[in-house]
Amino acid sequence: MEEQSRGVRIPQQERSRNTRNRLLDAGERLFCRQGFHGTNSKEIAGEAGVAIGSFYAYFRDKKALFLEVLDRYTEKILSSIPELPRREITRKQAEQLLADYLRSVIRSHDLPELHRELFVVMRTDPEVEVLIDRWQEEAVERIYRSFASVEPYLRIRDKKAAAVLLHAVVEAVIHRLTLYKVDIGEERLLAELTDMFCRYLLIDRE
Amino acid sequence: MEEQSRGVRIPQQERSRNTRNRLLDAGERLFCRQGFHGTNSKEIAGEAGVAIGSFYAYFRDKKALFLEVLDRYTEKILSSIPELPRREITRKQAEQLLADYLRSVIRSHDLPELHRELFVVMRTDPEVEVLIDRWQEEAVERIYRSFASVEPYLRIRDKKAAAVLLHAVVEAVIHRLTLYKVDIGEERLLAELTDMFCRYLLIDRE
Amino acid sequence: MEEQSRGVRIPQQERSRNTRNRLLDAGERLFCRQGFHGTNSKEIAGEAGVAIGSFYAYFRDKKALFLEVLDRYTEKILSSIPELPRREITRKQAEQLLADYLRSVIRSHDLPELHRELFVVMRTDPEVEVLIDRWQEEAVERIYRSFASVEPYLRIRDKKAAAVLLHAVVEAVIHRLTLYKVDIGEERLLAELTDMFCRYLLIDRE
Amino acid sequence: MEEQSRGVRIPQQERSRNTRNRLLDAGERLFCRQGFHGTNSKEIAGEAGVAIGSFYAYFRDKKALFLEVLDRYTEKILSSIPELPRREITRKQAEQLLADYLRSVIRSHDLPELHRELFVVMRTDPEVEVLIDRWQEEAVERIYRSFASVEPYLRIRDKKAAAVLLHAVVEAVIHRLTLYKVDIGEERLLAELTDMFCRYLLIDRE
DNA sequence: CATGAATGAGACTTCATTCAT
DNA sequence: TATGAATGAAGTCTCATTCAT
Repeated sequence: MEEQSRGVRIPQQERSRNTRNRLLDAGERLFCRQGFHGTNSKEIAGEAGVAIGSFYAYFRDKKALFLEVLDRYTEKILSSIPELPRREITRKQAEQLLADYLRSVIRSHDLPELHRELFVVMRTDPEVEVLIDRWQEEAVERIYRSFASVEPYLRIRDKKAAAVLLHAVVEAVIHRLTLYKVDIGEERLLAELTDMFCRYLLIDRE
Repeated sequence: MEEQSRGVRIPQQERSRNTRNRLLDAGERLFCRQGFHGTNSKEIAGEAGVAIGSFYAYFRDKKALFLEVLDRYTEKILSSIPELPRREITRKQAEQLLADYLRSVIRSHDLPELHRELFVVMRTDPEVEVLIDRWQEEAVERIYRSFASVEPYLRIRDKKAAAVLLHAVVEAVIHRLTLYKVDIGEERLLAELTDMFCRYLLIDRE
Repeated sequence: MEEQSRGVRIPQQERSRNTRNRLLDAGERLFCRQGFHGTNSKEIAGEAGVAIGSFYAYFRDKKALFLEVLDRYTEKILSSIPELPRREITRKQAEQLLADYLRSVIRSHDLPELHRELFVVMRTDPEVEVLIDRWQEEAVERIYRSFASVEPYLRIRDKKAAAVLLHAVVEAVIHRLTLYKVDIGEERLLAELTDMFCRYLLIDRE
Repeated sequence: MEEQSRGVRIPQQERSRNTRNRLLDAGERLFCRQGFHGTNSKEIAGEAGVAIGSFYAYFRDKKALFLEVLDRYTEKILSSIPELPRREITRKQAEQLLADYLRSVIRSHDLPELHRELFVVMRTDPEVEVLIDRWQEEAVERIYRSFASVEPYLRIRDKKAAAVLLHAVVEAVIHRLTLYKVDIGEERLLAELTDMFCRYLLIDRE
């Protein structure tokens, strides 16, 4: 009964939770299409099919919604990174594992515009920075852990630096594939990427 | 680039050209510090030490100034990419060439915040997109041409895709080194990057 | 005072009457703390421990509640003004009567912030104005009637004007004592006030 | 040349100073008519005949303008309180002096609605409070100093408390005369007030 | 050429009130 | 009766841009 009269609504009914999610979805959609700065709160409310008042009932301001969209997104991306198996494999299999892995990670970034908005455009904002840095660390950590699966064939020494590098490169390729008009097809780029990583990470002979 | 229409002034005198450049410098500085959306035209004028009226005497609008800053920047970056020598070299020298090359390119990106603002934040804008895509092509083209210097030792097949990939990766590493709080030092990351590129691009044995 | 129109609920049950009073109390409390304009209806409902819907079940709008709080308050103030005795008294007693009277009236204004909100802030509103003017007349009338008790010692001619003046002065002193940071203590100010009134109202010698 | 791009405009041209004053006048007028809370910034700009942008060029927000109106007003009121002569006078003259004094002070409050808005309605605001308290002290101090002129005939002991009392009373009478529908004419009330003050302040016999 | 005052569209946000459950 | 989600008018404020001097 006691509601924060000057605060953000804490959903108590099913309807409420729905509206909240519709707003998040609408925000995500519009941030993709028009960017954060090109989208205003009224538009988001409109896209969600609710009145502007409802927007501010659920989110302190546009940035608060943004942060939640960012949070949802990082959650989704992280959960889509496959955990690699630990069982014994051949060198050939290691290569295949790597290829599959890359393909799967890249496929999970289905909203590159969102990626740009969430991870780059708002980087200047301190609150956003915290979230992103936390996510970066987690992502790098996962890559680092993944090395265990191909341990016997690993040629690199500085595994930590390699993890950071790989993460950066994967993101870069994703950007390239999606944000820029690259005349190179996805397959060709992915093939080169896989080749590069194999050569870099794995020893030559079995 | 030089606006002809709507009474935008075409600088004729020395003083005038100075004001124009001061505005460009001011814009660049503020875009770095506060981002494009966080900077208003009055601030730019103020930073340049001129009245707001002068701003609009030299630039049609804020975006026009932005485009020129972008243009200046791409010009500078491109010109900093060294043209590699064509003379005969050993495999060892090829490796060193690559290492030097990477280092030099990365060093030339001295304003990562600017890079982000110029290349990412405004990506949604069609005019900006055209400029960036043109620059991308040029940069990739240069990388492609650079392959000639190490031709004898090249192991890659799809040189076009490789050029795109390399360009993406270099940019990614630059971002990583500068925009994110990476606990890995620059040297370690650069070492890995060089290693990766050598393994990827060059054949093993002499 | 009891609204009949527009489906405003006329409390019939005990529980209902309670909710109504809780809302009035909550409104009074919050008007004191934050002023009328600084308090919103949701806060009032929250402070009363009911949902906003209930607020509008009992009061047509925020002002309706305000008017009732005002009404309750004037009722309380008026009833706290003592009716003076009519029996014969000495000059000395008259003086004492006056002193007691003043003290009692001033003590009854225990919520100066409320006083300000109710009587001053909303003065521009015509409905409020009517209520206040009615109350003013009543208060002045009571003071006028009180003169009867000290009639034999009265030196003033224009008793009507005197009543208005006294009422104004008492209110002013109350404000001073409570709303402003006055370095003079209550006792000193009250002593002077009593002295002033005695000299003004009563003849000198017995 | 260096203008606070994110600040308040500091008038440098004559035109500018004019606009600023027009806004202050407009604010004063509207606060009188409709009260602070009943007036919005657009209205003030409209009344001043300028665009809303100009309003915010000169004043951080509505309250900033309010504070300046308050400041102007207190300045005006204070300067209208006459400094009493120090030369020797008769008891009769002292009485006359007091009467004139009161009349003059009361006449200077030509905008009672403004008085209410400035001094009472916004009392809750800390910044306003500071200004008002400072003014109160100054006003009381002036009254205190004025006692010197009638020193030989003064009967009061606690001159400090008397000054506070007198100030409160004068303000109260002003309010009464102007804000409330009092059926008593100004002259009658003023006559009683003068009588009260004479009896209270001055000794009886010459 | 330079200045800076003025403009006003439009973004952000609050809150009194209604209404479906 | 009670609840609290939803509404949208209206207010606050910013800033890109124009224009008179």
